[in-house]
Amino acid sequence: MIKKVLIAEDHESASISVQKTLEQLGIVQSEYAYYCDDALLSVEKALQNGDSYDLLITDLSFEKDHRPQKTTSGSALIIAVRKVQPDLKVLVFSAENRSAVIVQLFENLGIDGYVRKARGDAKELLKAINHIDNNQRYCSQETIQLMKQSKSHDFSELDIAIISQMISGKKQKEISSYLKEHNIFPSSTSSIEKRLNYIKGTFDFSSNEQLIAYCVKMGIV
Amino acid sequence: MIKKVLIAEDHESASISVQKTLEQLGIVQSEYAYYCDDALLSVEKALQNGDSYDLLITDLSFEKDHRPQKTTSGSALIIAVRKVQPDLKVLVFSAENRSAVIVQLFENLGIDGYVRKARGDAKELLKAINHIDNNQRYCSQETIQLMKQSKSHDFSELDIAIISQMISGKKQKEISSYLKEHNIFPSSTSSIEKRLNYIKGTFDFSSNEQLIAYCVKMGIV
DNA sequence: TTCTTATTTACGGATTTCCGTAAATAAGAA
DNA sequence: TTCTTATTTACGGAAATCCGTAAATAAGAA
Repeated sequence: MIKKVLIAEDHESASISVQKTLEQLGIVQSEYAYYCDDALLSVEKALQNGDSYDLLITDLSFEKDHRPQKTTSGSALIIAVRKVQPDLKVLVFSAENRSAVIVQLFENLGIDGYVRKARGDAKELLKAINHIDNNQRYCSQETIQLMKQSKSHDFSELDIAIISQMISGKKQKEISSYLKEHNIFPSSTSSIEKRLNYIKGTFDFSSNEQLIAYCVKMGIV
Repeated sequence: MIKKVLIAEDHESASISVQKTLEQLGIVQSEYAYYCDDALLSVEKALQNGDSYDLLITDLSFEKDHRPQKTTSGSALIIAVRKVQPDLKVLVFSAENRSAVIVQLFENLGIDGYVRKARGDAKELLKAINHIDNNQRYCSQETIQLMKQSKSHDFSELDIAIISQMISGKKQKEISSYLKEHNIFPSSTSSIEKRLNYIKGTFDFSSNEQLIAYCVKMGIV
């Protein structure tokens, strides 16, 4: 039974809405944090006091401001809280709509639910919290749809390295050196070409520019 | 005196927060719309009934869904409502943080206030509405700061066309033909090169890949 | 070990882009 | 008009990428 909830969200307005939703569900013990570090601290404190949270509702992107932070993103926060309280349920509430990012949240971070900030998001929050309360994962139909069309080419560490280097303006020779330095193989310019060609082939892309645009749009890099 | 307010916002959660803020200000006559077309209709109807709105609070981006819409963005909505009720005050509430866009809202659309969805946005909404109630424009210190450092390169129709074509995998020759077909000048491959070099120069980019990544990330294309 | 197979690297020519310069064209002023 | 200036286009060599093939290396099986 979810009784105590922590909201990690930098947008005050979004936080207010989530609080109101919790009120509707009769959840009175809700705390909120505008910074990831504060959220992590709250989780740790509550745990020490034997009064731990049952659910963390968090955004993904937190904006930097004058206050320097150790934890600067929702993903990092989730990883951090999992270390101190592995059984804490996590519901992500974010505007993110890139399937690669959402898939990664479920698969790598093992979140319990995802609600996208969009039309009807408040109603969806209600549903999601109820699902999680019943120990079910929640993911809207729309989001499932989104994740399916995730033309799944697995971008390997190598692929990501190559593409990232291209995005920072490096040419093939420089990328080859970079790969050698970082012990990523294969690393020859020839292999880089091969790899790029292969990826472009699977997507039916004809230029690097096309590939880069896709990767950025999809949040792969 | 602001008594009647219309909220145009597709995110239910954001809309709820704005409504709550209005309640705090003692504004009880508030309506909300999840679609621009609905918002425009409300303004028209209220005007016909001699019970017009005093303030429109609107988001900028509205997501497309199954319901086809004529007006699909906050900017378009503002232009449309200004035609039917020019004296309606407009407060934009959006996550947009590109200075060029915000400047344009004040200069071209003559909005009365801008509040960015960020930390403390609810408190800012209060301030903004009070300012507007006193016939003052509102723009937060942070936003003014943002608009000043408007070092952003203005991407022209030509730039966007070139970059879009590159993203769809075209090479310079093909882009040149495309530009000629669509009567965009200059259109020679030489000019395309020049333009790309110029843009890359202003950003200190060394490859097209870098430029493409930037444009996609920034939502320029 | 040796043989087989798969992966990685090297190489060379075709294509494309890059970059500087020069020619052609357009625009504006006298 | 003519002269001046700015913009656009054309061109050519250098650099980088693309693409196919062949050589070298690594991995696995007998």
